Amino acid sequence: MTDENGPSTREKILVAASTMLGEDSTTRLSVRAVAARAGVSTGSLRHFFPTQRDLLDAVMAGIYAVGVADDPIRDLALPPRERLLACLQHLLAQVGGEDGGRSYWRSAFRAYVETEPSAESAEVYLALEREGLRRVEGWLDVLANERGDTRRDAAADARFLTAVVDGIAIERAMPGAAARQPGEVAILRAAVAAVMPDA
Amino acid sequence: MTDENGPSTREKILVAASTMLGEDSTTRLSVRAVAARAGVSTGSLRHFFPTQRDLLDAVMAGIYAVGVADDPIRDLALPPRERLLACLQHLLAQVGGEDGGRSYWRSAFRAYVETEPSAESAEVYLALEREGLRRVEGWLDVLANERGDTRRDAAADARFLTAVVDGIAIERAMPGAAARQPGEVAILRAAVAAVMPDA
DNA sequence: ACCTGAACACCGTTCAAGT
DNA sequence: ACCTGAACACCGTTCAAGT
Repeated sequence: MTDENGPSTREKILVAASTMLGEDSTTRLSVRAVAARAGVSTGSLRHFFPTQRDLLDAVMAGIYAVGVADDPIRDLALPPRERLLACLQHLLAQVGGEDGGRSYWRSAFRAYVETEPSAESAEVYLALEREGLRRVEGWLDVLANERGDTRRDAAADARFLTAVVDGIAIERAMPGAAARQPGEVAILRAAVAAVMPDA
Repeated sequence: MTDENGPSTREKILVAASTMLGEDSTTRLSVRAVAARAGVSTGSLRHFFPTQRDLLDAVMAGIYAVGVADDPIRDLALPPRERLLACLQHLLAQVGGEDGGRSYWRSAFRAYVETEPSAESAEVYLALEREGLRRVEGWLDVLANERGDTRRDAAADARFLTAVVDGIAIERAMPGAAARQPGEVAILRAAVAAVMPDA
């Protein structure tokens, strides 16, 4: 419909905010700074995002939407346990990346913990959680099908593995992460072994 | 020396800040609010705590110092696994208490993740981490000594269990915690079983 | 050394006013 | 409906001035 028009004001604001976060994940994204970067007035920003939380929620949703790469579950010529380990490391890399996941947790914390999250904001998190559990269950199913094995509770195992990954991820954001890093693999191996007791 | 004097200005400020946090863990502890509550000027507050982070660090250190209750590792007539489980739940209750640990993580996040922590602030965290690992190792040693058992790597097991507890704790602070709560015990049992494979 | 309070440059939100 | 910019009540920090 409105095809030859440039980006809408709403889009300009979101692009500006995301760009600023990309340039410096430490920025506080103030109304005036974002509005100036987007080339709109503060009032206009407030028209589309009535509160600062609404703006951050929208930015968060955009960030989470990208970057779910494909699984290393099938294409590896590794023993089953090693493949699950690789997948978990892959998952961990997304949530606790280069800067030790500090930028990830900064965003997540602001959106969900600092103040009571809005209903839709909570919905975003829960959707992401379901998606993550579904992926882990998928890995467990693949491995269970390869060996026609005794049926384990894949949902429970997925919750367990997710808790371990979350634990390592939040520890990465805390002081002394570098010193803990060498021990991470051992933790993941223990978790994998707990879920795959045989071979 | 200064025995009959009332609390020092520094102490008045810390008491005021802690009290305010106790009354409402959601408060932002602004300079003016704390200073007014303590009955001192903002300038005076700044004299003892040159930056807001310095104030929060001092308050945090005070909060963490309290409330490490005694272990349920010995006094229970329960099987070993159940006792370790009880201890982990005990640990979890400290870090993810009534409000799902939101107030705990709020404080921890502000102190360690939101901005680069100061050297002494990081030291506080690392000391607390060592203390926690030492406790978990202590539990494992107690249980290992009861049965004269094959020597496991207690340090590695403690790191593993701590990661699981941290994972559950941070998930408690996220949306949908109530729905996840019934599954927590299963996760802890899986972790306990991984560390105590026999009986 | 300890303490005061004004001043500065910010912040999020509200709102009358324009188109 | 969309947009503006001033105004309000905050915020953390700085600093000349007092004792």
